[in-house]
Amino acid sequence: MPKRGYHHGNLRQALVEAALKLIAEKGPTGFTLSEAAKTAGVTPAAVYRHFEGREDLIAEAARQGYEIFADLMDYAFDEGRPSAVAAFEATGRAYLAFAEKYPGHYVAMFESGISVNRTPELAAASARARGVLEKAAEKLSQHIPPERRPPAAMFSAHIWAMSHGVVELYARGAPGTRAPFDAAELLEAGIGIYLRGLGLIAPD
Amino acid sequence: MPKRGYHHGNLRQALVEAALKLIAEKGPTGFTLSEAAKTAGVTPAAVYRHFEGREDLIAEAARQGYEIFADLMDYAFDEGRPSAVAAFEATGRAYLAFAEKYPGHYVAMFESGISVNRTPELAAASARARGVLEKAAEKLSQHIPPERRPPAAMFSAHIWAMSHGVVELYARGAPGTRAPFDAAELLEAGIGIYLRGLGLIAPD
DNA sequence: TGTACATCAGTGAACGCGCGTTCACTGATGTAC
DNA sequence: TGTACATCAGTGAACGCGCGTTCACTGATGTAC
Repeated sequence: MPKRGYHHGNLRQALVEAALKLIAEKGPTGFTLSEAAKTAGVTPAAVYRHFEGREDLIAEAARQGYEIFADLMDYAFDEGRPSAVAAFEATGRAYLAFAEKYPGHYVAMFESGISVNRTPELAAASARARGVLEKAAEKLSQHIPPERRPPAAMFSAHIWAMSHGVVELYARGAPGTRAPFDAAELLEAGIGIYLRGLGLIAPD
Repeated sequence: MPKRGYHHGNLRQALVEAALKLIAEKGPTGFTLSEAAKTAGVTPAAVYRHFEGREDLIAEAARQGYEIFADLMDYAFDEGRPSAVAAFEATGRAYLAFAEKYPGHYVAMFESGISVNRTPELAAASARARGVLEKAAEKLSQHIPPERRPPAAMFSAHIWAMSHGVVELYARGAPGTRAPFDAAELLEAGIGIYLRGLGLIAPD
């Protein structure tokens, strides 16, 4: 859908995409509404036809991120096929792949400082994403003997935390470029050790 | 050291502390040099007697953070006493305590976007902190049978990643206030499971 | 102890800038007849 | 098919603001004699 003169066609989505590009390039700080408008080939004032303002635009970018994220995680887990453990590891890899492939979304979701409760739509998308991860953890936890089975929401949180930490500390070239490891290998090894700790992988 | 008229006394450190307070309150985005100057009771121009500019001030705040951080981690690990595992768990708790007690430092260190290589002093402080953590991991790893002992730097990175992830996702009241767990418990349980996966804690 | 003077940490005014936001407007689009 | 008109997505000028930074300055401090 090319620009066609006075009317843009789909300015709303074009603004979201401009915002994502700028957020990925310059961080949430560097992102300005004016520059997003300029990138989309439009006057800053035009933004207000589609969004309430700067924050609202970021919120929509984050919302779309959560939707993609939830879809990818769901697809990667694949109902626990071929095995619960393998599917869970695939989910970890997909997490990292998401962060790398959609850096603008990732930053809008986790580093922009906007509250997940800013709009009902954003809250719903975020809740759905968390639900997908917890469902995967739930399925996995059925392979743990009940008497030492931690709550699924808890180890879902562990994996999410480690994944997020790896992304922030080791998957970004940006600050200091301290990358002694390949992030994907690092996360995969970490999840492996963790699953062994849960008794889901044979100790040897 | 109270203000004494025209000359401040120790403006440099007062500015760092004002910056830390503002960063903790409003995030690295919300921090402005002008407001830090105002908080310290001084004209914005005065800042330039002590720092090259805004970024340089943040870098110094981060540097002080790394120094405190390294000291606390070193102290918590306590050369591996009373046992390597217990000391390592204590280090995890200390990590979280640092993030809670020094939020301005934490944000300046990990969320301000300034490169760890911005100044030699900052790079040195950051390297020292990483060294402390890796030394702890090294000591711990001696209790793992050599044939399945991962590199110490690697599982140091795992623990750091999980700790950082817990801080970012679960220890902040800020965005969305999604705190289904106490962050300290969550991290402690996570580290426990991970150490069990390494064979450092008995599987039952 | 007192005076002259160098040092230096602060002031305050000024700058140019880009920001987010508002407003009255205008030109393009699509629909009713 | 052609015309009138309502709708609405854009413009462009303007705003007030606070920012980071610069500059010539001034007042306090500390030292030499």
